[in-house]
Amino acid sequence: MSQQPGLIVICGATATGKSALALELAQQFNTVILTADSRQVYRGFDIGTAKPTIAEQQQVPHHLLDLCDPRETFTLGDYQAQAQTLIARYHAQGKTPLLVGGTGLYIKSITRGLQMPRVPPQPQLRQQLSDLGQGHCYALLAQVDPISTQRIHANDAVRTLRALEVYYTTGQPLSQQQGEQPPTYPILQIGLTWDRSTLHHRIAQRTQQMVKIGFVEEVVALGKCYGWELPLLQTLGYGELGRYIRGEIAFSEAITLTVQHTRQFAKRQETWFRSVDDLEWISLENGNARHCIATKIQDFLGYLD
RNA sequence: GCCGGGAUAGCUCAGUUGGUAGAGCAGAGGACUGAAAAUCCUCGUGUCGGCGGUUCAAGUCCGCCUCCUGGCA
Repeated sequence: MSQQPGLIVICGATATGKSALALELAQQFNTVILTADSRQVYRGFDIGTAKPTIAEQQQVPHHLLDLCDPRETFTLGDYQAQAQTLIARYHAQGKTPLLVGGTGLYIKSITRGLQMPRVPPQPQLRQQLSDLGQGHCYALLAQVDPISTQRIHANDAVRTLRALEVYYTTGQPLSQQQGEQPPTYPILQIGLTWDRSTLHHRIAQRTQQMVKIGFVEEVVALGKCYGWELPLLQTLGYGELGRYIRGEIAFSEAITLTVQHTRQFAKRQETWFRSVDDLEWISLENGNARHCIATKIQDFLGYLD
């Protein structure tokens, strides 16, 4: 199709309609979809993560779905490695893949070529550090990696623990092992958006739809299979429905909470994507948005020739 | 009908011996490098139900009224 392949990113908040649009675009431009979703990588988490169906996956090749057992932890580093491998493979075929999803960090790890120390999470070390208390941990970090301390808020336990974990396993400060090595291929990044009120409506609708096609049954099965202590079962929607299934809250409350938490999540995603440079926003409130996007891609691919 | 308990931020409620109000949640904005659908930060003037009274000063005490809510009948 083009001499120099690139990457087309389709991102935006949850429930904007990224997947459906990407499916059409992939068919129109004869390419493939690489998803960028931190929950769709887990097997068995299908309906609640709005994972593309088998039928949809048969229409267009999808990658980076169902990579991991729910009892294991799939990390940013895992994602980056696999995604980069796939991109290279398709580039070798002359294809420009679609990178589609709502996990901003995962997308950034590709588009900016984030470099990070190769230190996998170590639960026992984290537990030990965590037992010291956040105040103590932050003070420790200030001693060994003051630059990270400037970037991490004193109350942010997750990042404090990570920075300490990296320091104690490598002997080097995390801040000295981070960097960016952006890819040399061209990237077109498109952000999809709706007015806030429309998005809220779509979230409510989609939540109802998920229940209709078996979300509750999916959560029941996962709870039975893995036990309710599984951290992943705290995921948006899964956690709320789990509480309903165990009789802790009413069904209507589980739905209300799920919708509310999904809205909050969507807001965080929008905040993230708003700060991305070179991202072209397309409002789907606009009737010919689809045509507009197709034209942008056309131009981008033409530019690649 | 009688005896209690309430009425304070969009919601749930705190308000110490009277000195013109504050938390959580919701909402808005922001941050974000191997847990990211996670984690964290910032932002709170509201006839303190109404009308009178006591007082230098009342959400806080007194009286009446309105509306909820328990119990007894």
